[in-house]
Amino acid sequence: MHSPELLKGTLQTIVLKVLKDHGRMYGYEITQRVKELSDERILLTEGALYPALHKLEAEGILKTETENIGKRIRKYYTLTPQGKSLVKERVAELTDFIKTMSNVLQVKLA
Amino acid sequence: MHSPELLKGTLQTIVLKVLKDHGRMYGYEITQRVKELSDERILLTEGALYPALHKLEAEGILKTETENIGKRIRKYYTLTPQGKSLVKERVAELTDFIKTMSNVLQVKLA
DNA sequence: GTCTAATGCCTAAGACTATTATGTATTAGG
DNA sequence: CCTAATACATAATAGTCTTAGGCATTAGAC
Repeated sequence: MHSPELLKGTLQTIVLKVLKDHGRMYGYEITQRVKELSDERILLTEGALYPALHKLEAEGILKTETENIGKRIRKYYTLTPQGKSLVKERVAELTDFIKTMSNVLQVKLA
Repeated sequence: MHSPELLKGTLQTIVLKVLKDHGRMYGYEITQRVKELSDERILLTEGALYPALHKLEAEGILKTETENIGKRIRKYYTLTPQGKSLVKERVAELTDFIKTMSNVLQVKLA
């Protein structure tokens, strides 16, 4: 597990990117997918994820559909057109940041 | 300039790494060096840097010497032995984080 | 059959970090 | 002479996430 402070500011971008690649997803599914992609290193906490999803929805970046699976509820999130263009920006920004940090730290990413 | 939230949690590591590579440095010099290394993208603010330096000093990670250059004061910071081992940890941690993020975002770092 | 872990949603209080806004002072250059 | 750069520093505030709750369903182990 990574030092949590490093994650700050990256949550939105991670969520948007995963949604872009997988289309329609629900909250719990996102946490599991990120866990998998990061090899258990990024464990999104619910206290961070759900407020973030709600915020993105309120801003028109995501839209939702609720489904009942048995008696259990699932809330699916999808990128809106506005969301799709935001993903590109955010990913580009974080990519650039990663490259900058790599330079500063003189990291060799084999 | 990068979105400031991304920097959160990386400041200490950046400072420690720069100090490791350059030895004895003062605050203003650190901001300039990081600015240069990051191609103007990381501009450390004084409100973040000085408290961070003071904290690291209080923790025994850095030690200081004050010099007078004319009538102007310079406070030089150097890594303590404890600080040197911390740098390795922190850089390793941030490097690992960068790699993880690269995987999650499927970034190609040429 | 019961108990636990996993699934699935959510909010609120608090911690932590950095930004923004100041304040003080010296020095170089137009 | 005045401005930008150098050089230190602190305080109030904003923003993000962690921690700690709360509620409910379902699958699997014993």
